[in-house]
Amino acid sequence: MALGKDYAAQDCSLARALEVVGERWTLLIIRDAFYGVRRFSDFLVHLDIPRAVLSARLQSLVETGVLAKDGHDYVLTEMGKELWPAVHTLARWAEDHLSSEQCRIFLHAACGTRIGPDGTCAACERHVRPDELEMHAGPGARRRTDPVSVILRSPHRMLDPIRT
Amino acid sequence: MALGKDYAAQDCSLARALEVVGERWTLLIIRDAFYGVRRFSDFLVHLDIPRAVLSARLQSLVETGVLAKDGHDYVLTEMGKELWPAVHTLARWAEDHLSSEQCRIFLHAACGTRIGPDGTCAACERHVRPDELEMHAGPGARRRTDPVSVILRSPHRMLDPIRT
DNA sequence: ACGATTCGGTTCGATGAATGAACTCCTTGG
DNA sequence: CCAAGGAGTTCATTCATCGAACCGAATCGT
Repeated sequence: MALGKDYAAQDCSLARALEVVGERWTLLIIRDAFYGVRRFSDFLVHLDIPRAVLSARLQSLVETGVLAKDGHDYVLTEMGKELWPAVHTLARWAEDHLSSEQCRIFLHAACGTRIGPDGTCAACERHVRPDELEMHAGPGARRRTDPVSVILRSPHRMLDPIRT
Repeated sequence: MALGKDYAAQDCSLARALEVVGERWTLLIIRDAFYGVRRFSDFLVHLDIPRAVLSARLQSLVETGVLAKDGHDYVLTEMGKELWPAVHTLARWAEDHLSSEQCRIFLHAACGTRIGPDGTCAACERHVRPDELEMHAGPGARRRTDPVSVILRSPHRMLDPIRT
């Protein structure tokens, strides 16, 4: 994966994780899958990624069981969905330390509270699953004009498939 | 970083995070820094990484403020230390889903309880900082023979500098 | 029924990064 | 003064990525 050949020599589960999700583009593909992107051409236009690379990454994610292929749709498996805490934690770190404006805000749909860095809803005092979250565009959302970005700027339940 | 040129076109804090820590080897370097590795040659022997790549990664991590250079030591900054939840969450995901045996176990030093996937100590019912954790070798620890691996197999307080 | 378009890829040449070996510079030790 | 180790840099080879072009199947319009 991401490590030259593979991180075979490493006694570490982190290395194994990186073999699966550590290559260039892979985590962004997974993020998009959480956002509801499912089709090849939607990933393509939203990520602005070379077709050959997208094809290779989707195949390897299906092979490792992070995504499943359902017709022409690529959907997160249970295992894939459990990457949400990792994805969210990393995104939150960047938001808090890289002085980037928020581009997307995640609210617990049931109560409207923004989830914390650790993925808990302060109001409900519990972890919320990604499908309990609603995405809203934040102030830092740039004006990307591709159809997927436009759709994602309106409030949207996470994991709900988008249709262009 | 990890994204060809950069993920400039992405309205996303995750993309920004990946520009800083998304390249090959980078997260493993950071993991080692949490383990107490500080010197160039120790990273080199423990990660089995090309010297040129290690040099480039360390420099860029210093530039972005994840590491600070203190003499010949590379140490995590506050910002770098706050990557611990992200690193741990990802490692836990792999442990839980990639059927890898545990190689390292993290215990809350104060009470001896293993921390959960979300980084909380079940006994103390709170988040624990990395410097409150003690590393122990797990059953999956392979018999790597480099001096750094040997030192890391004995119980060790996280972030405590190792000396070969 | 038929051509045009869209979708979901694959192929391929050019470019850029990763690899590993060799080399340099600096400091420490005897 | 010489030897050795640490911390890099340089460089030629190999490998991955990029982006444009191509291909085949399904759908649409007439």
